[in-house]
Amino acid sequence: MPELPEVETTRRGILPVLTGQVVTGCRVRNPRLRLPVSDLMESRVTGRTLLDVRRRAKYLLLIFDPGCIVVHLGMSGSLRVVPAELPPGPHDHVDLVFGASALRLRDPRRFGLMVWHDGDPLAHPLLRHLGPEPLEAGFDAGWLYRATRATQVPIKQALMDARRVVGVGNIYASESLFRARISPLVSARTLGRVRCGRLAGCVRETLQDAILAGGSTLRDFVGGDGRPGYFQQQYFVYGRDGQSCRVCGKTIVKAIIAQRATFWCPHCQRR
DNA sequence: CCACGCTCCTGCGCGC
DNA sequence: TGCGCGCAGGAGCGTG
Repeated sequence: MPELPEVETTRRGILPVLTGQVVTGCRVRNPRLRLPVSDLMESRVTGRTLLDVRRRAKYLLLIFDPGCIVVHLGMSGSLRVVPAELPPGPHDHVDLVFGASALRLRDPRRFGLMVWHDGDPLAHPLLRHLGPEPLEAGFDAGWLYRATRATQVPIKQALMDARRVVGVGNIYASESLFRARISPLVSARTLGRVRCGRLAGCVRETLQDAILAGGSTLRDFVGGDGRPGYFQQQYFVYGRDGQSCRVCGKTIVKAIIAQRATFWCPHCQRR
């Protein structure tokens, strides 16, 4: 599942290749995504010039003149630039055609979406109520401290709530808490400003490192430039229950928090 | 407002 | 070796 680093890597793959190109057509083979791809997509987008590729949370925003396409890759989606005539695979649901190239949306599980939106993408109902970006200045000790005063939930769950900060998925929630040496079980509101600041910094570092690594390895993720998989990122805790902590050697444990698999080192991470 | 559980879907890995 | 079950995951949405 693409987490934020994979989405950002996709953005960086697509941006230099397709910006300034004109859409010559749109092929929708299967509109049945999380939100249906509109019948009107082709007529809206054809003839328009792609001006920019932006990202908000895990949404990719294809900016036109005016209007935009909002894309979410869900858990199994990928966007690749391919030759327009390359035969589609079974889960290649949409092609946005730019002359001899196509931006191809593949999504086996169809949890993703691709919708046309007139006007400002940030005004779209899916984006309007999102919290701060983890890699931008608004996400800091003060914000995280204030955003966690009125909740009862464990910090791991709070980190994954897009009203507090966007783009922290299940893998990087566990990884960020390990770096911050905070137990995922801690009630969010018991964290003081100092630990909030440390955690905000560790979220930023964790995501930034993953972006630098080109996104963590996904079984079915391929970057926007079509180059296949990335090297396996070394996780500190995610998926490592029963194995020894890379820092202290003690055993990594797993528990389900808010229906999500959660991994941590009980020795390194304190309550 | 808040918290929780459900839901969409497919591929994979494990146990028998 | 084959089958089928359960899990994984993002995030919106309905309910209490």
